[in-house]
Amino acid sequence: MDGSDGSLTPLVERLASLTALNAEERNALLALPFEHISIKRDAFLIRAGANVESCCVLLSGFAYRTKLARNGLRQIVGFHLKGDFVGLGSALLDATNDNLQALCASEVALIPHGAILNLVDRYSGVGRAFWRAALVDVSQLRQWTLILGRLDARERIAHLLCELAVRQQAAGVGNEHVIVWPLTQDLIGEATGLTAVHVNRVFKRMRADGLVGTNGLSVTILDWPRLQAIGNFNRGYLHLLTPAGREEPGGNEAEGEAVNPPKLS
Amino acid sequence: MDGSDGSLTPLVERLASLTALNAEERNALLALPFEHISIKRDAFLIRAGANVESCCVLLSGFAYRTKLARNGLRQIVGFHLKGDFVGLGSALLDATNDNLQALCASEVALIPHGAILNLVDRYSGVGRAFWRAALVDVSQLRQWTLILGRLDARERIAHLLCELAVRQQAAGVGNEHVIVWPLTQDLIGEATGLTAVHVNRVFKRMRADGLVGTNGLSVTILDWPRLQAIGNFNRGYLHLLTPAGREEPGGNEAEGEAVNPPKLS
DNA sequence: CGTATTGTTGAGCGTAGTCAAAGTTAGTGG
DNA sequence: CCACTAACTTTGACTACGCTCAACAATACG
Repeated sequence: MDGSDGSLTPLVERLASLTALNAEERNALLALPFEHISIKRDAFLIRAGANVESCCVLLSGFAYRTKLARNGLRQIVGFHLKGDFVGLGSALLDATNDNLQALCASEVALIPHGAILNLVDRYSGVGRAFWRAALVDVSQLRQWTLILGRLDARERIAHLLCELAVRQQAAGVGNEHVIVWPLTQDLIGEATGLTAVHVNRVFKRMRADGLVGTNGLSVTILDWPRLQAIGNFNRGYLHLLTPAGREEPGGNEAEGEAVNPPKLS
Repeated sequence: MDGSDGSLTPLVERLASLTALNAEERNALLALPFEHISIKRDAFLIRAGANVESCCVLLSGFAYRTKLARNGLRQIVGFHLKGDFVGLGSALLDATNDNLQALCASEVALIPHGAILNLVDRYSGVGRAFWRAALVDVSQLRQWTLILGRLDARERIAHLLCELAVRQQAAGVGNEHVIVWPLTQDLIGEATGLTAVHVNRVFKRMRADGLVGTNGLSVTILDWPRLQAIGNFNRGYLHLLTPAGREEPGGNEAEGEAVNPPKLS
């Protein structure tokens, strides 16, 4: 599915949506050595504390990253989809401090660190793409810090739905209206810092308000403008490129307007 | 103060604590062109939505990064201290989506993007240091996602104090016991997703428990082991290097032990 | 010395958590 | 094709952590 013929094409397409890559760089990426593996739902790709010696690319499917607190509660710190170079950090950082699990049956390519670092040394464009990918991750995580610290349950869930819809569309899997991620309310709770029970209640109200529709695992966004407004969602923080290769306009920061401007010195 | 003679030495020292840099690379960094400016407390270094054309290095002082929610609440998404290359992302990302403000009177060096990108192209070690810096940011932010999503007020504040103490020591400003950051309870609340009132109550209890001491702006950590345990703190996620240049051991993930292991497939 | 900022405390409230049970759906094997 | 089971969703009753509003005390600063 999704053109996952087993090659690294999804990776190249994803990176190309981050930075312009020339033909030489694309070919070098496609020529990377890798091991192709299939993983089942909930299987671990990376475990915290492990010293892995290769990075993984999601060729198809979905994955999520978690951290555990002492109290046993789990927090999802990120979702990944087709083309994501999910273990890139391990090439430069010794220990991984989070777990990576498949959200559903998925296809993964394992690429040795050595091959990646070698590639970076030879093609500065590739190195820049990886750097940029990390910077985009930073931007996304800062946004989640805001969401978890300052938004209430309804707003957090609205934001999550908006983000997933936009990201899946950008990755070419699905459209802006139906979330194709196979998410349970439990997982949504783990991502938004809420309990599954509360997620359920929020969804109930959202359905009643005509914001979304749910049946089984799929969520349909019925009122984009309102959901976006509730979720404080502005896609700027995702730093997606337009097909033309230019970064989309639209600042961020509470709709471009500095509400409650802190005092200047 | 702190050897801030106006040169970029703090930056080089900080980067050297991220990756090994050879003499040539160090000299090239020190030779970067820059504009030296002094900023007053609360002044903005970067405003969200702005397209800046230079990056800033904190030569002395402290800074913090914020994002605003629609409801007017502000969330601190990061703290910076001496040597931090705070605006690095802007070299590759078009728009900044957060604000950067000085926590107290500070000294800053502004370095044009062009000079930085040029340097990266010429010295792959520098490029790798910047990439690694971004990856460390990612790791820190994932940790904060866990903290904000899953820890309660007391735990969050304990974690913040531990992090600040360790980071200031790593940067050579202060020791592990007295937080030198000029933080108000208001700011601590904005960083931990709490209100200043609640922060105050938590501190009251922490003082009563003999965990910390406060007088005025300074916080003294009286019982490191216990504070660390309460805050779920494990410095692994900061990816600090030992003086020898090796990354510190000690995984993470709720003290190395996978509590509540999710089902395997 | 006076004013602004920061810290402290109290009373009451509300959002989200906990615990528990019943209802649905999907998947599996007889 | 149906029975059975496991996973997920839904609902209710009760609890509690942290917020709000408000006043006052203690510092810091000009």
